Amino acid sequence: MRNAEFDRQQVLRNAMYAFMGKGYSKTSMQDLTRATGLHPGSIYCAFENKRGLLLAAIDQYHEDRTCHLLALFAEDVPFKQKIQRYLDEIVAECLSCDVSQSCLLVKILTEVGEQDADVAAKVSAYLQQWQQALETAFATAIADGEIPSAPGAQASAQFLMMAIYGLRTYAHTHPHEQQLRQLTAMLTQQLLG
Amino acid sequence: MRNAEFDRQQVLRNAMYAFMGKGYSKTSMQDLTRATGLHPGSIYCAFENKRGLLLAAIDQYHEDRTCHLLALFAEDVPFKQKIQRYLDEIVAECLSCDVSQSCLLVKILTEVGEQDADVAAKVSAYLQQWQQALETAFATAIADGEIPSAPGAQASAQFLMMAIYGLRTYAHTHPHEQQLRQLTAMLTQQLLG
DNA sequence: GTTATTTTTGAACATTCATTCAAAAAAGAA
DNA sequence: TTCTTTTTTGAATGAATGTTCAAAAATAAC
Repeated sequence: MRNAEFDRQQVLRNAMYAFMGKGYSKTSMQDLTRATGLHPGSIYCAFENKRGLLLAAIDQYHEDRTCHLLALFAEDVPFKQKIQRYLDEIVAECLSCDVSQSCLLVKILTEVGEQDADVAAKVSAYLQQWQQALETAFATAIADGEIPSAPGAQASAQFLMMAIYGLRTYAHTHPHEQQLRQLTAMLTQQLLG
Repeated sequence: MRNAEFDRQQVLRNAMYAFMGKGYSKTSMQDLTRATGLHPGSIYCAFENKRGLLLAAIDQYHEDRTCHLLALFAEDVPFKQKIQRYLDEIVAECLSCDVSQSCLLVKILTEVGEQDADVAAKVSAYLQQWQQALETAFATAIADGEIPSAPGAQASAQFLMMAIYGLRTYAHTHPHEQQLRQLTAMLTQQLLG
């Protein structure tokens, strides 16, 4: 027997940054060997192929972001502040100059979603999971009287997801903090009363 | 002298459908020769290279969609109905099974925007042009008293563009008419009072 | 009708790609 | 240590890619 030398999480995080930067097709195996420090044979030994590395990177991305989201909403601050902070973080990401500008799940979904049903299903399920977490948060906020009952937890979570997708795309053409803040302000006004 | 045999608009529309379906990278020259009916040499003679064909297809797409948008907003119906119809069309596109599900400009912007500054600039300018048209329409609607003055023409146009981006992405994970209609209903309620 | 210019054709090109493979290295099991 | 199994290495492979090119065809101008 022999164990792998590399740190799997580290490798997956490097791979996901590579995929976020160039997308799946344009990220070559050469890019991936450079980003991960692994030779082609090691990648194929550990992840089967390039697509397998993508799938594993998606899993890691989802795990990392889910932890972050749950931690944020577990904090002991008013619900409105949680949403506000969440949107602030997204705006900051959109404005950052590194590759984290875009969400890996959405990037992959729009790029290869139509051609690879398995990838699309996995990514869709993960996004739906986040939407469900937001819906639960909205529901408890409504039950606690922190926000008005209209338009409801489900509708609010749906709309928030849609708006986040839109915000990230909008930032591609208008990477200006002022405009993005104006958009999130309109959004919070609608969802938080 | 000799004129080209093919119908340039027809070729560009076929090319843009090909690009919309698979994106830029995954659309091979073989796909393009099949879609356009042109041999490689003809494509290079007329458009210089694959990227040139993309740029020409983007121009054609923008021209087609701009004509459609202006015609819709030139109709003699209340402003609210124009917005409603516009969103209805987008929802219908999102639900259609052919490749027109996605907007070519947004698809290309998110795929190659970070790597090709010229393409990004062209696409961004075209999207901004559409946003400007919407803003003008909102402004006259406010001036005519058709909608309340808040939140203002510029903010409304920005938010609408963002929401359309988001709606198209959201449709990738939830291609269900009911949910999309719920989202557009929340949107029109906010923007049209 | 002849010439000049351009497009069309489709095979050929060089390059890049994801993938494979056999040998070498490493580590757990005996 | 010795054996066995797995990972690592990095060159090799074949397929697919975007692009080029020279000959052929076609049109416009004269």
